[in-house]
Amino acid sequence: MAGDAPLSTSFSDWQARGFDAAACPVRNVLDRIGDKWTTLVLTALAAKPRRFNELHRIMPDISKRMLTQTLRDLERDGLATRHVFPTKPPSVEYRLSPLGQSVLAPLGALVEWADRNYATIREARARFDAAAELRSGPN
Amino acid sequence: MAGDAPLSTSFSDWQARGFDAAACPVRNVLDRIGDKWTTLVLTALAAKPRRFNELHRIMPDISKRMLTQTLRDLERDGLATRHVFPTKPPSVEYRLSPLGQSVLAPLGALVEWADRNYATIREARARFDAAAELRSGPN
DNA sequence: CGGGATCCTGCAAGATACTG
DNA sequence: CAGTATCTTGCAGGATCCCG
Repeated sequence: MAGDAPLSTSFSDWQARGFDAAACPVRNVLDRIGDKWTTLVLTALAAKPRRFNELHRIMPDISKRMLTQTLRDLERDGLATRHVFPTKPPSVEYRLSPLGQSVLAPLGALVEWADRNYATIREARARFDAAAELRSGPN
Repeated sequence: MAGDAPLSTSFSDWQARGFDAAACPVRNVLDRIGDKWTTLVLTALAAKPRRFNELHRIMPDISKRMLTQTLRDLERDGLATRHVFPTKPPSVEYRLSPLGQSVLAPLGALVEWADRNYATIREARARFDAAAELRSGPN
């Protein structure tokens, strides 16, 4: 598999240069991806631009506060843009920037991996938990 | 760009079937990737198997507690395996399972994206913050 | 060496209420 | 409609000590 070569080599590169986790680009960006909602919002915006409440309706289990914050972060990072239409009442549309669109491919690959291997992972978890229960509380 | 088609279509698929965030495979898996340390540990194990304190030495800013927990989670999900050698004192080696190795490619793609676009993102942030400061506190 | 057990703290994030 | 403001809490995660 060719995919892992870049990862391991880049790791030894970072190591060699003295690794600073706080300034690490990868951490910095992956922290966002790992955000509870970022990936979901990105995905929702992938299809087409959407308005605030439209997003909220699509993802009912995110609070307005968190949706606002997630969108702000995306805007701040230049992944999404915000367009206000001064209608009555006001409507605000969010859309992916070119940069935002460019992350869809790698992100999509990861999502696809997650989808394909979820069953396997669930089985692994079940086995692990069963084994752990035997060890600690075989009542 | 062909990469975003899968993402947006899979999103509408989820939508159509009634979307449950708690059971969402993607969330479930990406939560792990988003963990503070998971990606880093995965990357460290990509090159070769490593022992506990070896990992700790490589990543000094992770506490033993968190390293243990991260490794346990990886083991639980079937991404890594744990091998105990009953020497004196004991030594424990962690290595990626085939499943763990299979995530390196998509994860690597994302890491590469992060690396390539980090400068752009930093600039976007700086611009956004400067603009925000003008709006709120132009003293 | 490779952890487990415990204590403690800050901040992420939900709930609720208000506004232009 | 599209947010902000404030309060409150859970729990991730660091520090510390102990153990086989």
